[in-house]
Amino acid sequence: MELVVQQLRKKGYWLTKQRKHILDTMPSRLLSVTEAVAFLALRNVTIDKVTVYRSLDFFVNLGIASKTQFKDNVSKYELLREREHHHHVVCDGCGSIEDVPFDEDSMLRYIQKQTKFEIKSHLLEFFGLCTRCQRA
Amino acid sequence: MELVVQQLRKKGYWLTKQRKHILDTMPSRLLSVTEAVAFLALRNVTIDKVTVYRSLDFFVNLGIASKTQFKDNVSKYELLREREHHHHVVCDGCGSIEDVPFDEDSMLRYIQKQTKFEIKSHLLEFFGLCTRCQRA
DNA sequence: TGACTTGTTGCAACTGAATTGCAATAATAA
DNA sequence: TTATTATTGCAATTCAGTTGCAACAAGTCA
Repeated sequence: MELVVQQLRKKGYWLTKQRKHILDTMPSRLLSVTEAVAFLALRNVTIDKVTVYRSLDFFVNLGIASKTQFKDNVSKYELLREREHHHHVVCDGCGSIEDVPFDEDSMLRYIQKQTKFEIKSHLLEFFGLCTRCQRA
Repeated sequence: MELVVQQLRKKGYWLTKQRKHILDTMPSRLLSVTEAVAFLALRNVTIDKVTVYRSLDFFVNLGIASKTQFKDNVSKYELLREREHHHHVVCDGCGSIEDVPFDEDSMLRYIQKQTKFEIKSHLLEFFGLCTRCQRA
């Protein structure tokens, strides 16, 4: 938290009550903005959805949150905290989501060499059936 | 085309004028539905956007088109024709999109083993700067 | 402490992608 | 040609995400 505050101040930004609440209250898992607003509301933290959008995008820019697209065209955000970059498997059956650590360095090097693009980011998500839904 | 018709008939579906127009007219590159409607309109093919949505989703189910999400939460469709499964690099600067052939078998095997999920599909797109935008 | 600057919030209104209901239409089989 | 039914197109709707702007509040400096 201290580090985050330092990062903010250095760039002339503020650690507002709302941003602090989001950092303190949001869980370390993927949440759409709508879900995040509801999650916070259940814990008596009322923050306008616009502010949640702006705060999370702000955190993404600081590098302390990630934003990912899924098949339903809804962005999901995730506070990274001490966790490292990772991807997800989404169950088409029940919607459950699990983390997948995946070493993508060699893949990125390959793509960079193939395309001559300077790769800045990527989208990598998997969809299928979890063990339970495979049996069902 | 013949094969497509056979596939359709076998399942009780029809090759309508609209579906035929889309197959005949749409280019082999990623297009949002809005773009597709405009593209067709320029070629004097007027098809309602709802029908374009339904037709393209229909083609995806038949396996002759693909549907991909990008950072703007807009789905883009692509007729596969004789081309094989592939991914894309999107330039954050100018928006240009290039294909990237990438052998993902080993990656999928790894993910499948790690997660015990039965992987059905995946989302893999790259973002960065194309050679021209790197200089700009 | 109090005034000042300016980044931030919240509300309302808006945009635009995607979906739904339904009556009219058209592709196919008999 | 007729009957069947998949499909189309329109209007209305839903919902994620954005924008404009006045009010507010975090931080700064005297």
